[in-house]
Amino acid sequence: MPSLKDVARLAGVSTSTVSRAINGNIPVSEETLRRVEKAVRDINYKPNLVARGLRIKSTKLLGLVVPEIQHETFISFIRFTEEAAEAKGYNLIIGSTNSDPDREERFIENLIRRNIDGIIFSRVSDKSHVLKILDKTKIPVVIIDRTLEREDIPSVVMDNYASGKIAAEHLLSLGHEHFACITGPLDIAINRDRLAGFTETVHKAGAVLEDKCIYEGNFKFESGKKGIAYFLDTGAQFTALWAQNDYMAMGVLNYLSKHSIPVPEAVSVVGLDNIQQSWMMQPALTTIAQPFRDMCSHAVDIIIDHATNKEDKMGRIQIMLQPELIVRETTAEPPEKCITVN
Amino acid sequence: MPSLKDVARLAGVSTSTVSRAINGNIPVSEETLRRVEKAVRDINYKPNLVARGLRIKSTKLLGLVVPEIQHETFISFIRFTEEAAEAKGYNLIIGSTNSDPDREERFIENLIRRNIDGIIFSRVSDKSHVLKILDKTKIPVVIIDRTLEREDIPSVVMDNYASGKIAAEHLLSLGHEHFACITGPLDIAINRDRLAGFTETVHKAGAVLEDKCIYEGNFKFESGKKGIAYFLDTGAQFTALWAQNDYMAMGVLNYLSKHSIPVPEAVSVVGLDNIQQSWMMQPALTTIAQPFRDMCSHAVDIIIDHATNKEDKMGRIQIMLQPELIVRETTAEPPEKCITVN
DNA sequence: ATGAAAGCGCTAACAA
DNA sequence: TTGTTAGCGCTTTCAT
Repeated sequence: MPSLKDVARLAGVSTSTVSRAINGNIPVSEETLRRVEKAVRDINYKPNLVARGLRIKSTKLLGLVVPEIQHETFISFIRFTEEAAEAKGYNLIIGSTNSDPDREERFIENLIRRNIDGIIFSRVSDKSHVLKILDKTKIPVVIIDRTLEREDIPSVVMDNYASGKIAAEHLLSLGHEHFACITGPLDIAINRDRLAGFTETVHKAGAVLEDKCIYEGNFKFESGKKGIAYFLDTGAQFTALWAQNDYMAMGVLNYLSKHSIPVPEAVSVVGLDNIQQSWMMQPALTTIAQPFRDMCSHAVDIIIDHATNKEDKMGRIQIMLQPELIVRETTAEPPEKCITVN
Repeated sequence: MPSLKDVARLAGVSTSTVSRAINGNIPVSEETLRRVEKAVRDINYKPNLVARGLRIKSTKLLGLVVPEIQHETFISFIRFTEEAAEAKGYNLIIGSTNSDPDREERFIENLIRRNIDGIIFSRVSDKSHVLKILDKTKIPVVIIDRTLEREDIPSVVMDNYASGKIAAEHLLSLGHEHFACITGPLDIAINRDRLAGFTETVHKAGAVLEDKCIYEGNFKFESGKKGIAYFLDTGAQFTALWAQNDYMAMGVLNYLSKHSIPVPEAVSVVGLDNIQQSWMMQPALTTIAQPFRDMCSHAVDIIIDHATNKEDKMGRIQIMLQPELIVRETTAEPPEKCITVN
């Protein structure tokens, strides 16, 4: 691998001049610039990022922390963050914590030891060490898909209230009057926001969403099955159901299919996330797409801006993006009467 | 961030002694060792990996090249490679090439400039730059899920022939006699191996797999739909079908469901990969699981061994792991007569 | 505009 | 066993 020195020798200038010519921030004469550029081309020189990283403490490396990898939401985060990072000339180190705070801590420690330029957290848990990290080091941090109480931590989220509103509006517009909802964990603010958007819209329209028609799930497939089973067992009355993510919606559809309850003829089902399965299944799932691509590129921008501007205080950064309804085959006009199992 | 120097000062020894004490390869007296360890603990010192990386040219960083991220196979690679790497104290930089050789080249170039310890390629295309890289630099390389003509490149793959054999044997054991197969791209050796394992096993059993019952797909959902549509349109006769990946199998099931052809009553369907969707759908897909976790951990081991041993020649490394049949609901005894559409 | 020299934080050769 | 010194490849004063 050729080094700066090699270029300097070839161009007949000092290494500092080469450095200046390459980085282009400090003026260099026309003549030398050309000579350096030629030398660079001749030996195909590429600056070593480790050496540069050591010297200027910026490695063009971003860390992405996800709680797990085999989950479409986080896959999207990985994908779009990598995409955005690469477009800005950054590489991405990913770490899956498996929701284990110790693993998370080890990973973050590694990132710090690598002079990482910034860390993106996705949907951190409350047990996370983000705050500590942020306070101890000056590494820029941003959180996607979750808001934290502490307002000095930048975050970018979907407008979760709006997602509930959109789901409700779509179902209302089809004529539904009796609703049910399977939520994510309600200790997390964004899920309460989703539910609030849903219930308030339903109620404002004079429709009904009884308390026993709300089931708190955990975002997993099984939990969707359990939710719908619970509703049917307790004789809950509804014709339209919103599951706060697609995995749970799939669980609902799976259960209904097994019990020969036709969708959307007997019940309409709406999901959230727009995962791959949602359009591969039969019938294809009506759902709400999260603006993941935008969320990730905003997150990357926030980190890079912060790292570039070296602003210690960046004020409150809280970006909120809009979801989008995707109508497919699991929603239709309500049936004459609510479903029942017998 | 505390540095070696700080530790040295606190412990009252030189930086080189601290370095030795920490790395533990060169003997240090009991007394100093304790003093250093105490100092390290006191100021919570962690070696800076960038500096070390510059010095010893080993960064404890691995690169993983995937053609795309939103695909369960590659998600598995990312997941399990990250898992294996983290267990060995390595971090992972991932790069998605989107099957674009230029993007791939840029990514690899970055990795080289980062003194990366090794690169893992997953299912490289023939247009890939792997070979060039391997020849120009001495960076250890390994390929998962694909073999290359050049035998000096280590690879780890599933026994693809066996996967075809297993699929056939399972269906034969249920009593099927008329087979069909939707393959992946046949310019890729592993897919030909899969097909060979399938056809040879079928033929050896005296059962039939006509040429017109073989459809060359591209591993995508849509291609599964096209394949089954082609079979039905051309009046192909079969009661059992193997799709060489689960996405295509899902396409098949989707099409059959739309045309009210019951699975497994009318046709048995087997997939390959054991993706998440395969058990979330209704009926759940009988499929063959690839040993992805083992493949990835072997790949990581190969890289690390190579990097550690500094062996230039490692002989021919070609690891082959066994697939595993997972019986679920899409396979059963054959119907009286072959399916037809009307 | 350019060069000399120092230094980022670490390890390794050489002396002692 | 330990300290001194040099250097990995780069950037950045500080002179000129």
